[in-house]
Amino acid sequence: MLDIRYIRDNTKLVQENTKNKGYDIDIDVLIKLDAKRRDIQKKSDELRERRNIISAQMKNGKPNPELIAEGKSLKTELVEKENQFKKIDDEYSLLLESIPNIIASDVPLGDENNNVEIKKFGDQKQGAIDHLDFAIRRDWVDFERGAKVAGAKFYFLKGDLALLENAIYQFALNHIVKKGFTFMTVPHMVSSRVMSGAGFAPRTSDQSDEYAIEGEDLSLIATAEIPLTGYHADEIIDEDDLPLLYAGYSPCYRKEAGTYGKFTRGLFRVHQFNKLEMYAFSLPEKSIEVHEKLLGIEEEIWQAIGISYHVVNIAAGDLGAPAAKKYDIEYWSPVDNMYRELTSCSNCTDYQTRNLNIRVRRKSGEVQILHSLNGTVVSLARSLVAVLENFQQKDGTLLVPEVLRPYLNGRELL
RNA sequence: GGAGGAGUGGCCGAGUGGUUGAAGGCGCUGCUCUCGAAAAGCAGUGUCCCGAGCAAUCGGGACCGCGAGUUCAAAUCUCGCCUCCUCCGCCA
Repeated sequence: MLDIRYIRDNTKLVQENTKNKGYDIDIDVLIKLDAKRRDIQKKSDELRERRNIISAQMKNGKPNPELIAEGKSLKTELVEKENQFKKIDDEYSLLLESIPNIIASDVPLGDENNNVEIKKFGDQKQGAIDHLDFAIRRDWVDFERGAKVAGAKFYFLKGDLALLENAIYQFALNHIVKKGFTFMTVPHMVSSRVMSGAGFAPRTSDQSDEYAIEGEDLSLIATAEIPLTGYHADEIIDEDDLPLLYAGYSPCYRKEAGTYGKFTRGLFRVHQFNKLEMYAFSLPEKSIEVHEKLLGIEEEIWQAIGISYHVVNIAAGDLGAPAAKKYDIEYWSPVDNMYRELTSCSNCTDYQTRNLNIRVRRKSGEVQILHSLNGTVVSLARSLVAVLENFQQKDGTLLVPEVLRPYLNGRELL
């Protein structure tokens, strides 16, 4: 969430930003709730002050009937104020939490059509067989039995393709560990507090992309970003310990409801896939720098594997609520003759960290909210699509990218 | 899953209804002493909210796992929940 004080001081800007991000929220409603909430809080505090005075007067002496009577009436008034406060506060919190993060100054406005290409790498290959047809021919993937076992958009990877996935993972993991990231495995379910704190819709609301566990305050994670965001909840971290660089590996579970249509074929959009994710906690003034670093690492991976891509600066209307700025790497698809999303990295500034109360103690002693960032190292199902499309051979074999061979017993062809 | 015990500040730990935001210790910071260090001594050392102030800061409120309740008054009593520890059961 945003800082209410910031919203009070920059109401117009926040209203405009909210609109730019595609949200229909009236900030004035929040401002009015805020004023009302503070007014009630002030009155409650005054009642408590009086209560404390009375209580202090009765500490030594014998009980005083008049003071006890006043205390009783104060109690009634206070209960009433507290009920009023609770009601307003619930409404206020809900609204405050729904306001999206402020976009960075260099984020293009508009929807996904306004994403700006900022870099390009590699030659755009032409002509290739659809990854699913190619893989099915080799008996490398089985969606039919996936559906039998779990339903549509579940799958089994088989044989060499499953081994290739593992090779990409191992290569990426080695790379990220060399970069100084601490590798972690993470809980695959999180509480609703962490889920919504990370900026994901909690529980089973219709819009939610997450699977909730019946009868428990738990949801399956859609990315390791979610548990990693919660990792330091309610902690104050020493300035000297920042940045904290983590890499989490996990399956990602997504309902993907309502996303049928383009690019849903095969492994590109599925209910479950494995992903290695970077996560960083940074000093506020360093997060822009860290963001560039995360992007750089993602580029190194795809350059090393040898996949043509471009980097886009995602437009405001296409950003998630927690992101201030997001870069996507889109690989070149010789099947669709266009760029398709492969990885993504976001600077969430202090949006997630304020939700989960993650702070830094500066050398000066000052305590402030720190910044969080996340980025894909490799999203495995999609990585397989990219490799299948770009490294397929005319004879139906698959050339193994050189950097992956050490993880496949040196094999050059699959 | 069952039985028992416990959850207090950065850490250890006192505290069973009112002068406790919280003793004492450790740690940390500053100062004194010293050529310097150690030791010793002195002082300081939580977070959040509201309000005032340019600011240092000041006034009020909240917080002793979380949430309810009893009471004029709750860290302290009652209930529910969560977590941890021990024992039993089960088990990769």
